Amino acid sequence: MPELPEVELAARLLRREAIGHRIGSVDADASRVLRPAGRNALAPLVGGRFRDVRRIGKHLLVALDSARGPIGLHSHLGMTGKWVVRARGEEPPRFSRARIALDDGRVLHYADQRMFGRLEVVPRADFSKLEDVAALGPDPIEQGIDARTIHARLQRTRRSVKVALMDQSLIPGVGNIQASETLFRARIDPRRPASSITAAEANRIAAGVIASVKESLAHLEAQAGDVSYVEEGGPNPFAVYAREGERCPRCKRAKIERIVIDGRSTFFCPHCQK
DNA sequence: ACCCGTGTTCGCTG
DNA sequence: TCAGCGAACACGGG
Repeated sequence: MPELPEVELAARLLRREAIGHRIGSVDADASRVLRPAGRNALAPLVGGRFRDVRRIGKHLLVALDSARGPIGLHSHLGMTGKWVVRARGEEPPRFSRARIALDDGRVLHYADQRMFGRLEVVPRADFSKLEDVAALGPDPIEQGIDARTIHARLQRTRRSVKVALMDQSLIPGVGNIQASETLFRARIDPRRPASSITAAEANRIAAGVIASVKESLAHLEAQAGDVSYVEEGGPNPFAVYAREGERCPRCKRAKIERIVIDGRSTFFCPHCQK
């Protein structure tokens, strides 16, 4: 599920359900998501109390206090990761890979079908020293986007603007869906060399990311209020993503096309996006 | 059986 | 030394 909007919802879920609670026990499969590898990877968390949950791009940084001092949990959801809360004794979700039991009996499950995600226990003070966190650009929602920086960075690469946009050191949290959505809003052809993007277009990209991410967030929030929608994804909430062959919602003339860029599906309107 | 998948990382190349 | 590229990772779902 996860690009920035889904990870933001995961962050809110962890804040709402876990902050203030103490960890009674942990349990993990011998899953490749665990760092360091091994089913005891989460053991240092036992006895810790949830203090804070931060999100940077697609990364979750959970801070806990324990008798042995501060400790942290770094979580990345990969392609199919989810945090799920279950009541005591309730059936675990499908693909549950690790479990964190809270002091009131509820269980936080980390479920991940494809296991491209990651769970890593770290010294709490070390979040900023984690290499893959340190490499991230400023979060577009928490810190905002500086269009001039974006423009300067895009100038220096020969990759397509769509691929450049997914670079997490530029605008963390933008993935394959948000990249297509952003470039549709910005009216830019995703195949354009990043170096051809003008300052005015960089402004449209910056605005496009914010608008696209916020709209996706609003959709998810609306969904979360309606329990019946949570499990099964309702109608496609996107402007162009996965809408190949449909009429463009802006010009209402051309049909949305699907092409492959850098091995990933990319959707755009050939009439609106130049 | 075959293709596709909201992500990252590795190894190779020039 | 490094940007760029394709493959790999794992496991379904359609």
